[in-house]
Amino acid sequence: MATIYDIAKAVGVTQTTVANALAGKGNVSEATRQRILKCVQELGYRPNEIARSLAQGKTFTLALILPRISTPFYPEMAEAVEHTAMQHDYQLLLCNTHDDAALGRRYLERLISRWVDGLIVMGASLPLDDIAAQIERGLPVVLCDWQENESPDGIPHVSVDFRQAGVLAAQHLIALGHRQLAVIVDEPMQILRYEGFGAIAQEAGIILPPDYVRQGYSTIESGYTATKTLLTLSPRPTAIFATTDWMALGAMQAVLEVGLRVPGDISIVGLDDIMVSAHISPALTTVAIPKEQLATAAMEILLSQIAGQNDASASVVIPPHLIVRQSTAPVSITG
Amino acid sequence: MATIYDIAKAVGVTQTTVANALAGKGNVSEATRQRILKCVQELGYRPNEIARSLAQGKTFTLALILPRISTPFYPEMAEAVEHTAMQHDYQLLLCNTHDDAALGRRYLERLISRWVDGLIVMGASLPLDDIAAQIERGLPVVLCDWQENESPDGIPHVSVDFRQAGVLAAQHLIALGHRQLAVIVDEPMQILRYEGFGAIAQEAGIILPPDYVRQGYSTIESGYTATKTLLTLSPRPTAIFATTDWMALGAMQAVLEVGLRVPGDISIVGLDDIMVSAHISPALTTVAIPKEQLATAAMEILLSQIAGQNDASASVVIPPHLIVRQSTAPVSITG
DNA sequence: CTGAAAGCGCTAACAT
DNA sequence: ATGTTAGCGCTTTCAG
Repeated sequence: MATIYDIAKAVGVTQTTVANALAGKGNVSEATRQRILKCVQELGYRPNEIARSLAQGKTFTLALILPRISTPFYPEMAEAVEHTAMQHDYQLLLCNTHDDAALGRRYLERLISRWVDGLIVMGASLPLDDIAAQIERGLPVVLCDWQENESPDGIPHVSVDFRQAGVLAAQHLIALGHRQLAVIVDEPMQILRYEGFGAIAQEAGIILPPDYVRQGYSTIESGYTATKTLLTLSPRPTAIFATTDWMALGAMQAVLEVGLRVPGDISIVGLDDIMVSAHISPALTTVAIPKEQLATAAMEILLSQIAGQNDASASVVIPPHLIVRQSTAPVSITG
Repeated sequence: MATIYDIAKAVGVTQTTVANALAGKGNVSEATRQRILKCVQELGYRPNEIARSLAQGKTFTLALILPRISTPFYPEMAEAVEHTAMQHDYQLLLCNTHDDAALGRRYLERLISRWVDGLIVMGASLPLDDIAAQIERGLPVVLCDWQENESPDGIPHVSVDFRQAGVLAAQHLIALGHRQLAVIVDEPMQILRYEGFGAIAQEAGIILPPDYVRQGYSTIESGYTATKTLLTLSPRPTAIFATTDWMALGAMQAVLEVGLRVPGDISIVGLDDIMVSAHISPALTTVAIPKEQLATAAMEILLSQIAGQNDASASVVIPPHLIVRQSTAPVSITG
């Protein structure tokens, strides 16, 4: 691999001149610049980013930390983040914590050793304390789509108004006449989604008994299992709000499997708007998270942090919106 | 950030001793080792991987290059690859080419500058020439789940026997009595899947007219669109083989949308076995790709390449297997 | 406009 | 068992 010194020697100048020529700064005569460029071509020279990183203390690498890349929603977010990162000439280190705090911490240590320029932490992939500790040390961090049960005070974050997401889901179902409501929620992480939903239900005079609020684990299987239980309840719920689309798909599977209809017998609302939701039958009504917006907002904040603008906590909250598809309908009269 | 020199000074020894103590090699007395370890704790010292990389010419970073992380199948593969990489203390750089050769090439240049230790290239995310050029330069590369239209002779790769995958799909449908077959395939990349399918059809005396073989683009929308066209054909196909599950989901949407039943009127077979396929209604019959196996095999080959074992082309081909679910059934008598 | 020299934080021979 | 000394390939003052 050719080094800057190699081409300096070949051209008959010093490293400094080559560096200046390539960086486009300093004063280099057009003549020598051309000779240098030509030589760079011929020797196939590529600057060594590692050396550059060491010299500059900057790696142009960002870490994308998320709970589980195989869970839909995250790959869609990852694509959006990667896209904007690329536009800013940053590379992304993929850190999949598998919902394991210990693994997440291990990743974090490595990332620090690697001198990544910043962290994008999604979901609940890392304990807040560990993150705060890194911020303390001066590492730029932005939380993206953060879990709702811990308040990231003082930590820059971009997120969705999850409480409002729950509100939208509830308003929609109640407007359709549903009063036997059920919820599947991955608590405590997604508590706000549930709170928003519950608040509107209460306003409408609807009680959500504990049995009708099931614990989910953000997997499709957990949505399925929770729903199987919900279906044994009497009176049977006429509508189910699952706090992620992925769980909602499991819920739908469970309902259809026992021979009930969606939305004929049971309406289902999800949250996220993952790609597949629009293409299943019946297509899933859901509260959409604007993923591109989240990603670009997160990147902007992170980059300004890196640039040294210490907007202590320049956070952004993006409103979600309801997308009505075929999985919800007015409550049936016979229901 | 504390350096190795800082703790050397603090403890009252030299860098070498500290390095030896931390690396566990060389001879360091237990006493000083303890003092060093203590000091490391206190100062919160973390070795600088960048400096280490520069000194060793090794970055412990691998690049995962894929066409589109948001397309299901890739995140599932990515998780498997990331998992095995982590086990071997490698970090993964996520490179999403968006099916854009120019972008892919740009990524490649950066990766070279970054001195990544190796490349895992999935799907058809990079021109074979560019890859070959890097191998020429000595960069370890392994193709994983490579496209089928170009033969990666001499390049290490792990893949699935895609021809056999097509065979399994055809055999299954034909055994169910289907003779009006249709295919949706992302050619030329996935040509083998189609060839395997076509060969079995031909053996059974079934002709696949050009109209019944539609071009897909690995998106759910393209599966949908292609199917809409297929449904206008006369005679109408009684079975559709989509060469990826993702396209199969689009096909299913199209069939159900016009009021036909799956599998009552039309059977559908996919390929990949992405997670969601087992949970939709009807659950998708598909030819499964063993993703964990692919990932671990790819990593093994890559690591042995990195270790210098130049098994010119130690490639692996893994057999796929059929998973019969609810989207296929015997051809209806009235059909 | 170009050159010399120091330094980023670590590894790795080679000495002592 | 510990110290000395060169690099790795680049950036970055400071001189000429």
